[in-house]
This record gives sequence, structure tokens and C-alpha cells, in this order.
Amino acid sequence: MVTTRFAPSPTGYLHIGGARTALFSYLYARKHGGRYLLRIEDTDRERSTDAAVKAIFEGMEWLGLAADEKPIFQTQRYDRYREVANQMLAQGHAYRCYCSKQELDEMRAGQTARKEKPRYDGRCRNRSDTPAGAPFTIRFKNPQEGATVVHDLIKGDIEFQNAELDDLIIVRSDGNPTYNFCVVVDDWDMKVTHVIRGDDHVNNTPRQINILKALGAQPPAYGHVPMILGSDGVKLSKRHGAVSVIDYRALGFLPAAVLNYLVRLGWSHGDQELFTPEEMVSLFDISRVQKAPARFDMEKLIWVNHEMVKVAPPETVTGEFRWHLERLGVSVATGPKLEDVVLAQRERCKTFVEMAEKSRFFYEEVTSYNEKDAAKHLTAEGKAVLAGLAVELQKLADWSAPALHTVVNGYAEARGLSLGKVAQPIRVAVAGMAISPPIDQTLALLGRERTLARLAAAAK
RNA sequence: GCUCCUAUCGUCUAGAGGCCUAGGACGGAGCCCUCUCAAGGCUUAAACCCGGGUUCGAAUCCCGGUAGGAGCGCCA
Repeated sequence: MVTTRFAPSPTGYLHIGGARTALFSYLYARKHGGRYLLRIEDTDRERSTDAAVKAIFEGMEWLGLAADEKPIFQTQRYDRYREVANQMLAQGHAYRCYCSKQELDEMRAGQTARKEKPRYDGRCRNRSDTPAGAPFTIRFKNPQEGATVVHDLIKGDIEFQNAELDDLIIVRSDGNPTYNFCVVVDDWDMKVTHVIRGDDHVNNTPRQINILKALGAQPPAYGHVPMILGSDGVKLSKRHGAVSVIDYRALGFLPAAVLNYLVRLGWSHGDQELFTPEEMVSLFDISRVQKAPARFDMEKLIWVNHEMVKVAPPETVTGEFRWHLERLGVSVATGPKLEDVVLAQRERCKTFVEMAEKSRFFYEEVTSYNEKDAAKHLTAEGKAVLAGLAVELQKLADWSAPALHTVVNGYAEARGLSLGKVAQPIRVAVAGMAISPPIDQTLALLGRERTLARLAAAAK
């Protein structure tokens, strides 16, 4: 069965680039009826934190990319790693290295000075003496001849000369296993068939394949996805703004939009820009993923989000809308139904941050007016309109959009005023600004009581 | 320095030797519509990194250059 995994290390937030490799892994597994697993690579005890683990879970859950099975933590598998390491030692695939850190540093310094690639020269490979009590690391005995080729799902065949690869440490002198070794043992034990991961691991791949071969295991297929760059073409970092997946929630995006944007970044299916979750699964084709890194474009994400917001069934997005309103300290206890406001606002709001800001007047009192808008529309003339209209509205029995439409339009027509001359002052009066849905809808949603009170307050 | 990877509008991309006068999308510009903001409609500017081959024919294949990126830890 096809098995993929996402294997982040919990040393920070869930990076947007990581989210994309997770998405590709997820899609690949789904498409082939397989499983998608999550593994926490927390062997770096210094930098790994529980908060980061939590952030990863939160991010994955928000995106809807939850793993099919319970996540695996590398720190809980040390016994297994040691067992495999000892087996390799016994079989002659690994050896003890007694080189000190200082000795290694000197070796590297010499190589760098000679403009050579810094690498371990294998001096302990055939060492016969075993200094009693001396600290040692365990190194993998990498083949010294021939070549290892990676049949990459995205990049095609990549050939490495084994002579280029040195004997890497698989167990540290403190007895703890290293990254490249844990990955190999885990992928093997988890029966991972397709390793889809970041581009930065390409150079680790031949080593991992060689270890797997020494273990007598069948290496999985690999697919290395290019990284995501900032808009300036430099590696995406905090300097570019949001890099953590969960930040995109705070920015007002829908998980579906982030997913859609991410899947189209470095991948395409003809001219199609928008995909349903089902289409993503059925249409995704890893071999069509771009080989070059792509730049992150916030403008396009915003567009994708707006497209999603415009067509999503309102009830499916009220959760995000409420979350943002409450984040602004707005109580939604009294006021129109969230669904109705979403329906009225979604055409003009690209994100939920925007929607919340432009809709808070439906739920809380207007305590101040936008200065420019007030100066322009709450003039003596404007106030007269508000006062006059208030009288008409008082008499209105049916507080519905069509009825309000008739009254407002009728008022303007009767006085030979353009609709703008009437609607704009009302807007400022009830919304505090000159931006709102069509005026009849706005008033209908706001309700009779609030409308009349605000009209009166502004007419003064 | 060494190894590996990459290269189409500003950005994401289509393009698998003739369908390319290089298509779509975001963003930009202009016009229309309009009670605001939007949305929508129409129009428009904008790219094959450079140089050699191969071929009747190259954005597409090959080689070289250039530029960018990744890796070279008892980090992951």
C-alpha cells in the first residue's frame, strides 16, 4: 500500500513551505488510496519544544491535513535505533570511530584550505585496536565505489558517485542516533513507500539509500519538492511576514484557499486555477510539479481566498467569520445572523479580517465617524436628508430590503436628489463610514431600532 | 572550493520539435456599469537568460557559459 509521511522537526512554527510538502504527500496518498502519516523528528533535544509540536498539530488540523494514524515521535524510538545500529555493527556495515571533535575539526580545516570538499576520510574504518573506555561514535560504512542513482519523482534521475559520499555518523558519542539514521529506520519501519520532502534533502538521499540497502531493505521512491521563496526571491523568512501556517488564519484566509494557493504554487493542471478538494486529489500529479523554486505571492493568495469566499456556502465559513469578529472584541450576541452578513459582504471582502472590520457596525454601536466621510456626507444638507428620511422610516411597517428600497428611492426621487445624495449620508450614519453593502440590505440587516437611533444621532 | 539541482511576462504557470504572431491566471493600465466599496464586462502593456550546435524547422533536444538555489556538522 502506498504510504507517505510528513516529518517536520518541532523547532518552530509550521512553515508554509512545510505545509506544501505535507499537502503533496497527503494528496499523493489519497490519490493512490494509501495512508498519510505524521512523524515528529524531535531528536534535537536542545531546540525541540512541546509548543512547536502543538503548533504543528494545530496547523495541520486547521488545514485539514490530519494524519491517518497516530503520529510517531523519534525520541520514543531510541531503543529501536540502537538495536539497528548494533546490528549494522555486527554485520560489518558500520564501525566505531574514535576520532575526537578536535581531530575532525583539524581534518576539515586542512581540506578547506586545500579547496577540497570537507568530508570524513575514513581513518577509523579499518582500525583494529579498540581503546578501552574511549568515547566513540558509530559511522556507516558507505560503499566507496560505483554510483547511487536517485529516481526522483519530480527531478528525474540524479546520479551520485559513491566516492563523493563519506562515512556519516549514525550514533553520537553520547549514544544518541543522528537524523539521517533515524529517518532511514523510521521510513523502513513505517513501510513508507513514497518519501515526498523538501528539496534540501536531495543530497542526503543517496546516503539514505545506501544505508537501506545495507539493511537489506527496499528503498522507497523519492520526490523532492522545491522550496518556497519570498517575493524578493530569497528564502522565505520572518522578514517576509507570515511564514507560519497559523498566521494565515489570523490574516483572514480560509484553509481551503491556502491549500488551493499552495497546490498551484509549483504545480498546474492546464489553465485551471481553482480546485475543489476532490479535484485536488484526483488531478494532482507529482511528476508535473515544477523543479524550480517558486516565489510566494500574497496578492494571488488574496485573490484565491476571495474566489473561495464568494462561492462557499455561507454556513461553512461563519466559523472563521465569528472567530475574527471575536478577535476584534466584537460580541455577536445581538445583531443579524452571521450567514446573512456573509452573504451581503462577501463580494466586497477578500479576507475575513476585512469582512470583520467592515461588518462590526452590525453588532456594536457606532461611536465615531470616519473623518473624511463625515465631512463629505454629514453636511447640513446631508443631515436634513437623514432627519427627513427618519420620519418616513418611522412609518414603515415592513422592515424588509424591498420595502426599504422603495422608501429610500422614493425619498430621493420626490426631492429630485440622486440616490448617492441620500444613500451616502445614511451609510455614514449607520456604519460610521461610506462603505457598506447596498443601502436597503444594510438597513434591513441592521434592523429598525438601530437604524432609527443612528439616523437620529447623526442628524443632530 | 567541491557535489547536486534549476532557468518562459513583475509573479504563478501552459508549452513534450512545426498547432507560438508564445496561451491562461494574479497584479498593473484604460474604458463601461454603478447609491459607496466591491463585484462584473470589455480592452491593453508585459516573457522564451546568453552563445554555439542537431534539424528542413527549436521555447522545446545536445554542449558550453552566465545567473540563482541546495548540500558538504557528533543540526534536522
